[in-house]
Amino acid sequence: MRYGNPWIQQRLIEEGLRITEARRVILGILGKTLQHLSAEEIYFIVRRINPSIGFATVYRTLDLLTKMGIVQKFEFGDGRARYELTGGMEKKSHHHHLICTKCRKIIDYADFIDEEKELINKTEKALIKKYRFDIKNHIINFYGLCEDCRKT
Amino acid sequence: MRYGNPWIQQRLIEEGLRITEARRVILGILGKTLQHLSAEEIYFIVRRINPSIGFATVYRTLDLLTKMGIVQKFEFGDGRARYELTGGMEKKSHHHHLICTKCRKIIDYADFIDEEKELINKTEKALIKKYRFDIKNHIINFYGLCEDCRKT
DNA sequence: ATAGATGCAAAAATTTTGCAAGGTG
DNA sequence: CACCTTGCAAAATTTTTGCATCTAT
Repeated sequence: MRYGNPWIQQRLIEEGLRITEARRVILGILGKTLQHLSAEEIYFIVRRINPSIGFATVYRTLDLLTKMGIVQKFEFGDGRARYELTGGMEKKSHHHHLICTKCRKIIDYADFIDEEKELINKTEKALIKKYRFDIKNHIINFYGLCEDCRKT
Repeated sequence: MRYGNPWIQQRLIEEGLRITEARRVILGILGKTLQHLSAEEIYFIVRRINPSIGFATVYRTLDLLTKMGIVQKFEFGDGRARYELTGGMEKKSHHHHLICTKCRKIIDYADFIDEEKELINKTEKALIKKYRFDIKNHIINFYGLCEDCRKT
């Protein structure tokens, strides 16, 4: 009950969902990491904290949180999804990705998004109006070869 | 040998790769469709054209073309990748996506990217300089609820 | 002729699901 | 106490791989 972002707890309660040990642990992990974790990676960390939590619960929790918009699911093309807390309410703020298609290195960048932000907002508004979508978030990924892989 | 984009053939030849029946058929399909096709969907169309082409070849071809930057692989979050020709050299031009997280509807939009383009180019250049990436392409996806799903 | 490409079927890897049992509000 | 959640293991899905054979160049 302690621990955890009150906003997220709020959201769970709103939906009649429960704040369980597994959810607390998983949210704790997502709130602390600076990386994009796969379900498996999250599961390994979960196990260290509470070995009685199962893999299926990790998947179900991530899925639930993703559908609620609390977590964002990324797929960078290696067939394994990664998960991150959506909001910028923790250490890590919103960022975009630079992905090497060869070695699969992923670089997060957030340095140019000041200019990007404005456009994204504008685009988002226009899309909302035109397509009547309720836009929750977005993904911007650039693909190419990283410095090392270019050389080869 | 006939059929097919000469530029793509060129690229294959450059890399010492061969222009095979399977590749011709698959490129033909990708060049004609206006949709994001999954490997399975592509395979079904392939079969109708030439039943002797196997599923594994479809995967291998898509993978090859993706690595060469000829095809772009998308993962919209349903655990099944989609593929599209990268270039705007065919009917369909570059576009971004609007994805409903509930019903999984995908809307392509290309109407606001005039303004977007400039920023994307600018960002791309900055990223290339800063991270020394050789950027080949990008993905921009907006996630949310579509008009129908909002109502519920 | 030779290196690349393919088909088939088996294997891998990731994610989902059914159901009885357990936990939360 | 009712209803949501979970664990476990089995199942479903998607994608990859080995290897003998075939085919472009």
